[in-house]
Amino acid sequence: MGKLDVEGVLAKNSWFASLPAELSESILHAGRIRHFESALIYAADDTADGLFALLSGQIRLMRTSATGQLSFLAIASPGAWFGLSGALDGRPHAYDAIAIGQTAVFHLSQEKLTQVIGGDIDHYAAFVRLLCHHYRVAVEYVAALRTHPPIQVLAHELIRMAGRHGQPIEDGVRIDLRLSQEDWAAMVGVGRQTINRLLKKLEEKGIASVNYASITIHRMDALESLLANKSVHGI
Amino acid sequence: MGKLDVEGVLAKNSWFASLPAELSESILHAGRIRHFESALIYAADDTADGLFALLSGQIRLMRTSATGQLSFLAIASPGAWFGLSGALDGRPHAYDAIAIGQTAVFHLSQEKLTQVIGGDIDHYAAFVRLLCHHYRVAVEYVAALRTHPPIQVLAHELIRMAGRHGQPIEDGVRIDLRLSQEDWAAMVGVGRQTINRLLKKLEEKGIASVNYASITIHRMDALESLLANKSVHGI
DNA sequence: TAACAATTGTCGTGTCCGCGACATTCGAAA
DNA sequence: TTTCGAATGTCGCGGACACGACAATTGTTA
Repeated sequence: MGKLDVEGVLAKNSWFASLPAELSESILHAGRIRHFESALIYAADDTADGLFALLSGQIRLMRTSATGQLSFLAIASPGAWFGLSGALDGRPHAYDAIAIGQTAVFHLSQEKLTQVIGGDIDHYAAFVRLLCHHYRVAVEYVAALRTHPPIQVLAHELIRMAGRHGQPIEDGVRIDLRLSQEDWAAMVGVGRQTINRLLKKLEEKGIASVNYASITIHRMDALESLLANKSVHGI
Repeated sequence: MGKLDVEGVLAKNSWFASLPAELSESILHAGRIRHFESALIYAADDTADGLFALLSGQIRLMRTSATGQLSFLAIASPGAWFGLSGALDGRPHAYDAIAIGQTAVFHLSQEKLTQVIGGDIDHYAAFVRLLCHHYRVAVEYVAALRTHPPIQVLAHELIRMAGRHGQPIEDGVRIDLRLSQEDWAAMVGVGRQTINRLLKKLEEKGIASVNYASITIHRMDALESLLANKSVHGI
């Protein structure tokens, strides 16, 4: 395993990249790298100890409902921060964080976070800006899930995924996470077979092609026009 | 219209009630009361100017999608704060806030908010705690919407509503906002006729009774057991 | 009180989704 | 390479929902 370019990975996150150098450097020095392999990083009920950023690998952010149903909130991609709300108010996390396969995360413990902020309200505000961003994303999701049919939610997820960890190749953008169709189903909130059918539809239209846990999007514009489509249901 | 007991209304909010007296009083002095009548208080795209709390009346927090579809995020009840994320990071709001009928709101402008915080990181942290709470609620919604069938989402909303502005009466808790079934439909994310049918089901089971824009819940426990029901679909 | 507008109740049709079942294909490990 | 478990492709059935339509009811306003 090659050495991790921590700073390089974190800089892919626009929030981190926008921090004043002084702050981002003190964060870099205060945090430490931890490795997980297919393990629970924290549970939704745990009291938070600091916040995390994903360096490499994959992390599922999900909730387990009382009835045992799982619901994905997001798949974290390298550079993404998580565990923020708990770190800022000292209450339990809002979701579980589960490492898939071998992952490396950057961990800023509660103690170090306090040190980094150092009583400086501007430093603190920087973290609050990130929380505000997460909040807006969550609100956006609520609205989208309530009003959009599954195909549009799927299109939305594909666009997000392509933007975050898609590799541009000759005939489109490739999303090669190790996500099974069951995973996609949990993300969109439908059954597995439905995802299968929706992906087939996208293939038939030449918008995307699916190849075992990797999806290549050929026509991003078509996906976006799917979102803007006035027809509430259908296709 | 009787004089508003601003402090009394705000104290109904557990966050506000938990503030140190010094802070809550300075908030009370810094904010001013504004009245709206069936008007837009702010749009999702507006840059925020401070934050708000509802004193009396009703406010819909909603998003308008690109295709013109409306999606409720919540119905604010007296004592509830909104517009927080914009106030904390100076970016556009996450949603529209629309007054329904005659409403009175408590407005803490950006300038006054800054004064109230006064560079004190503990004061600032108090507002962040509220944002964290809102974030958790939003995350909860995302998870619920993805995995729960409409009847459970409806039950969830009814429970929330009953807790926030239900009036206990002899045979249950009465929710008497001026919400049409179309409104409930937007909240749950289904069509109007479906809400009608679901409410009928609840009536048949003696769990609730519906009477033109007012809903009385007779058996709150039955609603809650609906949420815990393992059967993913059905009744 | 009368007239009107808005809300609610109830059809019916078509479509989509959940879910069980099973064959097929892929990928990892021996 | 062989073998086996996991993931995927595909049916079919039943149920739930969207949507249009229209009657019945309630609130509101003149």
